[in-house]
Amino acid sequence: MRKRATAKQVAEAAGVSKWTVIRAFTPGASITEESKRKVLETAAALNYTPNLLARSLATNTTGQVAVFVDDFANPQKLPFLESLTEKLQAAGLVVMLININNHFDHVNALLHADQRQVDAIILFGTAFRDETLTDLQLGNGMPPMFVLARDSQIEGVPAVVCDAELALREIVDHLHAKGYKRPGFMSGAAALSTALRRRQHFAEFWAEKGVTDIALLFAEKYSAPAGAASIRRYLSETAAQDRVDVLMCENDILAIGAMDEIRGKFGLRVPEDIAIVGFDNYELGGSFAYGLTTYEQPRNEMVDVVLKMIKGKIEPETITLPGRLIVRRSA
Amino acid sequence: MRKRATAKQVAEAAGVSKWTVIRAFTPGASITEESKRKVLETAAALNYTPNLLARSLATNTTGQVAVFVDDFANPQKLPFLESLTEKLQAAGLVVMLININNHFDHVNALLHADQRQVDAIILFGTAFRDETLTDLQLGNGMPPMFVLARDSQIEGVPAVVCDAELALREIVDHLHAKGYKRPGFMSGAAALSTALRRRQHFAEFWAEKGVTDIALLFAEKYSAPAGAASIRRYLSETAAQDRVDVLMCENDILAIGAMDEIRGKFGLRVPEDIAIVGFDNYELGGSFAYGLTTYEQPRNEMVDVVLKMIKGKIEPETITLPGRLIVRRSA
DNA sequence: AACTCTCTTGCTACCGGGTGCAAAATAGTT
DNA sequence: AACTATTTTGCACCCGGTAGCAAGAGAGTT
Repeated sequence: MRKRATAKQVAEAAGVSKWTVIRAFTPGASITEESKRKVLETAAALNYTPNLLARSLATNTTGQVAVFVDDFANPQKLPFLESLTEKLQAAGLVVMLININNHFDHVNALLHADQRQVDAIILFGTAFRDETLTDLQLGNGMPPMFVLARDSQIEGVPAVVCDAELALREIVDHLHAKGYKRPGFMSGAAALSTALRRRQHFAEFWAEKGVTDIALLFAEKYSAPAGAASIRRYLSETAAQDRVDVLMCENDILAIGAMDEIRGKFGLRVPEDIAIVGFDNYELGGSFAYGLTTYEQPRNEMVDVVLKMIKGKIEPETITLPGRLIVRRSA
Repeated sequence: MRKRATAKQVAEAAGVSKWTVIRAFTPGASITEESKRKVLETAAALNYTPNLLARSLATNTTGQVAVFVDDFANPQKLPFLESLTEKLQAAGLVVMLININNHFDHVNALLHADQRQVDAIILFGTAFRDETLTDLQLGNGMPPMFVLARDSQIEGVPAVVCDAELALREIVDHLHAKGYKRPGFMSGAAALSTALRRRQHFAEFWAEKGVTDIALLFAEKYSAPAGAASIRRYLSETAAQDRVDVLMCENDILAIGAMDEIRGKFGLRVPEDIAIVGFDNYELGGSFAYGLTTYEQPRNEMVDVVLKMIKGKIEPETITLPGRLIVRRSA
């Protein structure tokens, strides 16, 4: 194994005690300019730098935040991860990225993060089952947890989410104003509360406009092929005059898959034959090829809020933040 | 701060010494079935689980691997991160994701990772400057480093990359066989060695076919708008009869940006007017809207190799692995 | 010069485990 | 029963820091 210089070695070389060395590296500690300079010089010569592991053990805070992700297929994760790493790092925290896809047992992942003494756990997944958490006797020594970008029904586990009610209201208002009359909704994994909520609000606001008949489509997972398969099923089973004139997809990936299928395989036009709306404002949806109307989650603001909760600057409680409707050609 | 049970507490409760408790949690340690059972029972009752931080401090290995990423705009990163987290976790390692975009000083990030005693550092970025590393007196206590998915010229820092020579040979062979005669190449950030290499091989293999005149386009960064801007400049400056008939873009993002611009703004056809080739096989490039011919890096194999090097199962040395040409409609 | 008061410095104890050795307990042998 | 070999267990010390207190060193006052 590698060997680094320790405070003790620097102390001997500089002719002081190891505590003086440590004080030289502790901002605001009581130490003379003279000895501080001396210590820092010998430290630089010996290539010494404090061992954060030892510090963590002594202070009982690691500065590490575990971020759980289970769905790497959604490109939306990447800008979120960028924002998370950037903001957490700026606050002196570091991200431990934990993959909890099916190969990995969720409970074990949680216990593992706990064993590593992380300061907080961010559940940034869409398919994390609530029961997994309730099984774990939360509060009993587990680090504080936060759910990012999805709902949480769990007592003591606050969520930071985009305001689904506002989002769907804006979307439905827009579609209604555009004159669409036969809406449909494509879900990705209906069991999830976040997914359900979007669909419910969609139905609710259309009902306010007097439209109660909403076609429901289901994709097996959040992927373009799944979206394509779902719309393929729908189009082949539904006569042209009975089809929706606008389809809202639960996220952009589904929307893109659906759009490809509609135009490529069925030769229909978007938005003339079927208009499409997505969710998430995934970067490529804005390209010329798609021009997807979508809704953008307030990523940076959401991460800011989670960070403040972790840092204890605001009370941990579920918070919804307003996003932004992005109108393009597809609807 | 939270309180967890410690080995000492479990020892008292079970009526043994703390070392016996530790042995119960150490596979292969010398301990009777009887006392092991007794310890594990009381441990379960007290909700005890070993503190990995303390263990790391004592054993001088953390099981943490820092992964440096600087460009979150490239969706290609996500499947790589998935593969990395999955395979490293399966090997008992955990990923510390470190964002080294411009807000963050690279040297500091390295020192920080070092201070956290990570077992290895994976540079999974495209714009990491070699000088940053050479400045750091490598080997002098720094954790072993590996460069993933780009070249490394640094002594002692091996790279695991997709075989660029083979890739470009396959691509050029394919394009030549298809009858293209006036090739062009769009670079993203020409200063990088990986980027240069792709361009050089592209030129080299065309030269073997007797084509020495390669149009060179430059995009300011690896993004769709940058690719679009680059091709826009080229098309508006170049008369129709002088234009390339096939354009190879350094990665799929540039290719998609270029394709959008060619079709959307200039009304030209792909591949009839200009054929397009990308690199990386970014998922959406395969959609109906793009049908991008591209080249796929052997992600899983690359990660496997890095993992083996980290684990010391194979000698750390630069390794190139063959990828796979993916032919679609765009070329 | 004696005496405070304040700033530095060193020390003990501790964070929660791991290592290697010696003592204790058990098993095996004659 | 005495003795040896082997397994278990306990112990001192270590990993590299931090916390808080007490002793030491200066500076200021009378």
